Amino acid sequence: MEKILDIITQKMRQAFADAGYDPDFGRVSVSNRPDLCEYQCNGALAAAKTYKCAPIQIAQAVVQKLDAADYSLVEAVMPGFINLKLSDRFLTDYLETMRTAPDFGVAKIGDGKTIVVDYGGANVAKPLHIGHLRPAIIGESLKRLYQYLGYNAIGDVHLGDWGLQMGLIIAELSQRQPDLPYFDPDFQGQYPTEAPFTVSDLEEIYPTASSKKSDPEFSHKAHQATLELQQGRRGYRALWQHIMNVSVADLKKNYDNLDVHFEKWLGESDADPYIPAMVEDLKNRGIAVLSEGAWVIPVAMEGDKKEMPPCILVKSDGSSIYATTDLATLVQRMQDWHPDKVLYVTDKRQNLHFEQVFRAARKAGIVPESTQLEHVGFGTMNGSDGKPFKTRDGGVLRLETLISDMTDFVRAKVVENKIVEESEVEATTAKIAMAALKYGDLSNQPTKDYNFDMERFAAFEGNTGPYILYTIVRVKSILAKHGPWEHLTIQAPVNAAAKDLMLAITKLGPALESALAASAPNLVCAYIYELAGCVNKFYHETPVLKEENEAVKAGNIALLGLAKNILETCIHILGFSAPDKM
RNA sequence: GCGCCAGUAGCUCAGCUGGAUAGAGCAACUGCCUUCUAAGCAGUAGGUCGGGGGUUCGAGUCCCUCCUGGCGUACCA
Repeated sequence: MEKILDIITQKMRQAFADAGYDPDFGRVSVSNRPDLCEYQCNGALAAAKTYKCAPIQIAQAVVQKLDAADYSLVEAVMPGFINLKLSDRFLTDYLETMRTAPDFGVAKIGDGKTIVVDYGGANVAKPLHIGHLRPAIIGESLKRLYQYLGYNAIGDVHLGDWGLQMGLIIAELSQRQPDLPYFDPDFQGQYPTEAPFTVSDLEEIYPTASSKKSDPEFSHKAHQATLELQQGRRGYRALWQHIMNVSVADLKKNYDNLDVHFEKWLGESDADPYIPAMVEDLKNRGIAVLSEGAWVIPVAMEGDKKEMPPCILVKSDGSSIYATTDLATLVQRMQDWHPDKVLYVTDKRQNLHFEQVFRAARKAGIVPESTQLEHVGFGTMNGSDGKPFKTRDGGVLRLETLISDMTDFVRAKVVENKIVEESEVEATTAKIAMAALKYGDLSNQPTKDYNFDMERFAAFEGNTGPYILYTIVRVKSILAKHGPWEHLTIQAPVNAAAKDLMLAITKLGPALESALAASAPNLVCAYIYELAGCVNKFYHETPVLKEENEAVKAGNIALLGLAKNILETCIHILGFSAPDKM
């Protein structure tokens, strides 16, 4: 359905035109002075310059042309603002339409479009750590947002399963257990079906290997192993498969715990088959050129303000690099899914990399102009000291640890509160902890660095996930006491708090659309925080169940029901859910 | 060096294409639970919007410049 702002703007434009002014001045915005009005138009101020007369005269002339039936207030005030308040009738009708329409009448702007969301950033053989929190939850919520707005959204975890990290592990294993058949180039038999390591082994092996990168001999060995793996050395492939099996099962479990789910579990290795033909083609067409021993795609363009290094396609040692797999992955995605957009959710430090890859993809014709490429570069999550997050002993904090710390913290409060049965403590705790963690992250602008502060996130006051959940729970409680309510219709607002709540509800569509346009889930958070505030105020000021006038009571119940449904829809987009009690 | 991002209340942050009195939360202080969950609501106090110029009727927002911090700057991802 049409957004309120669009409806009033259309009428305002007409009024400007009827008064003899350019309709483009008739842009209406949500008021920044809620004490004075609900919507405002500042067009008369801008028009004054063009028409060389006092803005108030223009405003007054325009106000004359507006249909007073739509508003409870229409006025021109000095120096030339046009202030509007919606009539109860208009608002009530609008809300009733929202209530009865599928998905609250939010426009499905993505109908018929496909988007690939590349997020997660998990690496095989490495446990998820605190640095994987943001890509997982930002990516998941963006994907859900796109889905809600009608897109066919494909989330792809794009595992790091093909780079130097694999070579490092193979090199480390070959030193630890050189007698394994995987390292015997002459071995012809069947490799064991059991992996020679467990997840926990891998979690120790990789960091050890990684720390030895500065040792030239080891480093060379790792690079060599990477190359041979990519070239198909049989033993290394078999070993690689073991690493994959052990690791992916563990990753899935961990992402499930976060309520993060990928449609596709493809990885860099899946792009590998596309590499030879792609590279050959780019060389033949002269897109890729030889430079300093490597095949590169020059991507510098006229007018670049900064130095733009070429996109490296084949390293001088003959192996591929992340740009290669990213390009090959685009080949695969275009071929298999024909997306209208590909969205990458990674650390913002990879900005330049994606700029290079995007340019190379365009230049090579891998991705047509009709397919958008976007990189959402998010900021770093730092410790409360503002420095990159470390454990007390200087190590990397595992995601599991973070989640269990948060869970313990929340459980204590749930137990103390004694509202839920003992049997429900764990389930309720899990929901609240997830809300605290995800809302705490998502309410920040993705691009900014922020400080992770357990105390603040898990605090149950203020702008937090638990506050949102609590709001929903209070409403659920009323609705449960009332009985069936889904059939009840919206009535005119009974007080100022009710009207504010109604106005907040109408802003759902605009909020979701701007969140999508800016790739900013924090806008969804900001919206529900405002909405929850309105619900709580209304709740506080309006005795709903005690209301004696049945029609009024039904209207209030319907209003609360609608608000609750919208809140639940929004937190689902953010990736968490509300308990029945807390 | 060059480039990108940031600097707003004691702390953590909003502030949408320039518009009326710069907003929240936390922390501090004050009210409101015999009334649908007080994890709530209402209120008080707290700001030379990093500094300095400029454009404009009007600048936290646009332009210039300087300061501070973070990050990036071809064979790691």
